[in-house]
Amino acid sequence: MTADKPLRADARRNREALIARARELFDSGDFFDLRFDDFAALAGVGVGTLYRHFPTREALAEAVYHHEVATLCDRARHLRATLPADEALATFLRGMVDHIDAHEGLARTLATLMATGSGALAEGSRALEQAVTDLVAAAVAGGAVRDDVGAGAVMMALHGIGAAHDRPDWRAEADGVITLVLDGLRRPR
Amino acid sequence: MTADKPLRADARRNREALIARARELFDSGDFFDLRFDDFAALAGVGVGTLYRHFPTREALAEAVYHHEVATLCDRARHLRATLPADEALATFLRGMVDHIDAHEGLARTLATLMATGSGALAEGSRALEQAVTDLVAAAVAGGAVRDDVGAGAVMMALHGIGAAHDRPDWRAEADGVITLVLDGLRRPR
DNA sequence: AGAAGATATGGAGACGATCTCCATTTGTCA
DNA sequence: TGACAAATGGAGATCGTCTCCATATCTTCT
Repeated sequence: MTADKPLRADARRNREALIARARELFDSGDFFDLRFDDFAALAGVGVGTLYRHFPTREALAEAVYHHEVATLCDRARHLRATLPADEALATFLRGMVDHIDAHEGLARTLATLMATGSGALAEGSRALEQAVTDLVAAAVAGGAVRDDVGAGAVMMALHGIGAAHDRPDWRAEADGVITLVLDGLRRPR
Repeated sequence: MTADKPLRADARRNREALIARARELFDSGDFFDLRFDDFAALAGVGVGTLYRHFPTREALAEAVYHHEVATLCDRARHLRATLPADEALATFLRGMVDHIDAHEGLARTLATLMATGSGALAEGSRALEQAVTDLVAAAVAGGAVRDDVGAGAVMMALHGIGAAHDRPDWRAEADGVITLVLDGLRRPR
């Protein structure tokens, strides 16, 4: 998919500086508050260079998002390998709340990006969704979880949690959503 | 809160024309695709007039959002008066999905607005949230619903549904979320 | 090492959208 | 109807985005 052309040494260096800076802004939630020109200066490159590497804000965001998703997917895989299916799912979802809580800025940035409909995040999101889908599928196979509600619904709920990070009582409400989802998923007997 | 100064006749007329146009764009989802200047022309007023009435895009959005929310709140009140508490809640939430489905553009617009963190919608949102809170409280009082998860969690889930309107399998997933929330809310015995 | 060719750079300036300002028009009230 | 206040509109200032290309930097070949 990514037909990497061999990149010149200085080019790679700049590209990486750009991503590193972007990651910081992503985390601090200032990703959208900074003029794109200034961002280039901040990373120590000219505007032209910035635009060549990342034609749009979204393209830049995508690059940062990638790492993030990879981490989360690893966690999902690890849980799936070490816990019973239903516990793995529960632990992962609870952990997501912790994660979002710990990276408020990042969550805000992502939510904005998604709502903007950029679509550039689609690939990264797909990976994350796949991880959740696997988790749910395993739990369904284990018999602890109903099979008439897909993983997509869980993703939506997660999205709602991430998008509402500015609510005064966020943490409690986020935990509440997870509780509802988890209890709702329990196979009705 | 709104200390309405008596508005001159032509001013009121323009203001209303502006809101009417905005509502159309809101519904068609083009609210963000149109240059603000052009929007003024479209509504048949000068840019200056537009800016005087609504200093920002968000201010304009707020005005439109108000009507929308009022409708939904009425529905909630009506359901609460005519159905048992738990059915009222269920019907309202299911109805929200229908409503969002029927007004895709509006949902997209709102989601974008919220994610952007404009905050201008806070007041309108509060009204909607109050309606949901009342619905949940009544259901809790009726004993059909657990009391350890607040209405805020339901709002988050709703938000997730609205924000993800571009998912290919949206309708089914949205219904899934509502199912999870409703089943999750049922008082565990 | 040094020259030729390929690749990448930076930032001036074109462009396009937002918003301000005030001379003019329109409504209101006595 | 005259006088005053309120509202208007659009020309142009302002500011962020993005393009373009003369210059600088890497790489490769001899």
